Amino acid sequence: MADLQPVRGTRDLIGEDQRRHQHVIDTARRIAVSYGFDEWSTPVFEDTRVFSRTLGETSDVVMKEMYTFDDRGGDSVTLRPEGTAGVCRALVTNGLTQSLPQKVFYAGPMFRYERPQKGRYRQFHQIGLELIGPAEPLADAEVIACGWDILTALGVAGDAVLEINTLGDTESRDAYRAALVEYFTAHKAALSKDSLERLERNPMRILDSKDEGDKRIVAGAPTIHAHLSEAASIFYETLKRHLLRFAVPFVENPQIVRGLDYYGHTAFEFVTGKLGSQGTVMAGGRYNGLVAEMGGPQTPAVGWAAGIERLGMLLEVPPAIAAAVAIIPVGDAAEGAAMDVLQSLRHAGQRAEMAYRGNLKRRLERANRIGARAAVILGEDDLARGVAQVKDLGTGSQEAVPLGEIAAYLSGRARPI
RNA sequence: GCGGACGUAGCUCAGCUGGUAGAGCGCCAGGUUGUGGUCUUGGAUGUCGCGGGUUCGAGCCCCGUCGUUCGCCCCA
Repeated sequence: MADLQPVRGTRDLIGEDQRRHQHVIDTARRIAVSYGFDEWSTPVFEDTRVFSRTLGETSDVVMKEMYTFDDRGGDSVTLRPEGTAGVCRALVTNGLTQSLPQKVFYAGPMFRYERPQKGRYRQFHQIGLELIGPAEPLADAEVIACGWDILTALGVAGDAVLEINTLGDTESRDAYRAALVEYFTAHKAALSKDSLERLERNPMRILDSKDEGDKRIVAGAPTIHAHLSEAASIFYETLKRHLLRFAVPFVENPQIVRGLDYYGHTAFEFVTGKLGSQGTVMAGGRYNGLVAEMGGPQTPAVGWAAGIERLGMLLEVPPAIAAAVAIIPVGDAAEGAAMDVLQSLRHAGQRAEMAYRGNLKRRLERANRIGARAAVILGEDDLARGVAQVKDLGTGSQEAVPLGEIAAYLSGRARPI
């Protein structure tokens, strides 16, 4: 066993892992583009204030889970724990608050210092969407529909359920929080120890407690709907109507909550039962207050993020790599011609490989091992006639093909081999 | 930060109440010096995660530690 191991919570993406990862990104990007989203890449580390300004006061735990350090110049920087803050910072610093709406897609690594679990790493990867500018519920519906289409294209939508809720506007939420505190205080004796702490710190979190006793109490808790202002209620009803129109199936889950104050109105999660307790595969909501907290003007926005590792684990069939053509010269004199064929195939867009050494048997074995669909065998007597043997490794049949026609032969037939 | 399970060959794992390591797959070579997949013969490979302890003797028992994993907490 090697002395040097990857740092706890990090891992290498190699072979099938990498292909799953890349397939998730490629699929999401393609569909996001069809919705008009444009890809942004923002730095993986930012001035610590980019995150502390929006997250810092609300929960001190958040600070403990961030990778924060002083750089050589003495500035505090932080590896980004999520994507939205950086996008909002970039929006403001690039003056794009003057050019709304902005429809942003991103993909990349995020960092959180926490205990690794299934599909949950210290360096993990997310894809995400941010639709910044529109205040209309149609924007929420588009963002959700795009997420749904991505899950569908990945083949994981069948396992996932979209759960939606509204957090209302500020007045609605304040009224609701007060009602919750009143209700749970009345049931204080039956609450779990964890939830008693939540009651002090973050009462809405009791709603998604995993404790069985808590769940019974939560079942009788008031929902936000009685406390919604008329505007908030209309917003939510309109969103649901739009989702029906987009044919995105959903269930309402009044227990979905968000910890931070800049969230309001829409909150949603795509949940699967296939990943143990880490069942949320895509989560998002409306955050009308965040851009302002980043120093920009009051700007409505809605978005989601999804863990690439978790989505990759849900892919039923691992993405395949292109089948190769193996070029096999027999004898030193054939090597030059083999190199010509090799490049002609590559330049025609095919995956072509040539082993550097070994006899014919060994090279055919290797061709088999890399999953080659065909082998081009160049012997000296064939070369003298200007041909090579092209062997279909599936059927074993073999045919002499003029050297100049090999690329066309391998790609141009009705049933390419 | 807390709790359970697990660390043995490149991979998946076996290894009895303690007697100084095994299988399958893979890999390498031959049977077959210009024809792969199947078959067959042979071969290489381990600080048994690491450190300490008990013992005549530890892969096995004890303590510690690191890591993995499943949960809890948290979840921006």
